[in-house]
Amino acid sequence: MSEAGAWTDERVELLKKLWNDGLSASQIAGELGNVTRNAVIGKVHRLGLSGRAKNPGSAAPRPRKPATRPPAHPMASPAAGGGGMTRGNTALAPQFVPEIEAEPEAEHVPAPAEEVVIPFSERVTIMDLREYMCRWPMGDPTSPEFRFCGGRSLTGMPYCGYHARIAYQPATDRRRDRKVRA
DNA sequence: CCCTGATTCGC
DNA sequence: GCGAATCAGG
Repeated sequence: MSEAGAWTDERVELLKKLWNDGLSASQIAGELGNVTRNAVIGKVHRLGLSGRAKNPGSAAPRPRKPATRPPAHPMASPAAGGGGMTRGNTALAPQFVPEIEAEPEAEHVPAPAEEVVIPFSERVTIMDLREYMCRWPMGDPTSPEFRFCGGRSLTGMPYCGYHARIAYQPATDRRRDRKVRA
């Protein structure tokens, strides 16, 4: 079977299309799935269609950037408080990217052993609220102690992953049959 | 605070 | 060739 993560013609084609469409590397990576934005960018560069936001006019001053790359990474830093997701400029591995043309098919995962802990400590007021912060109304809006979740809201989502799921409660579970694409 | 692309190096 | 790691900017 085709190895996930292998750049096949289809994937490269989609990559070029999305890139030409103006999609972001992370978006393309998420759409492709099993690939990080670095991989997408790397392939984009390799293909030679990079340099979209480049200025050919001026001689690109490329001073050798001594990218210090320590051979060994101690990586002794535990999960930094906040979010456990490694989303950012670092390597993100979206193993599952449900590209549903609607609400995410969130099943009723009981998760008995899974403790869904929300960083309530991150509760913030409208003053500390940021665009990338989860806006989840807590308490009464008439109360002076009215605060927001303040969690890390996903891109294009006003709520964090946890609250987003709640806000996006599937009206009807459409997990009927499994359509098998020919 | 987060996300963007660009670059370099190890595998 | 691919991907991760890193840099620099927005």
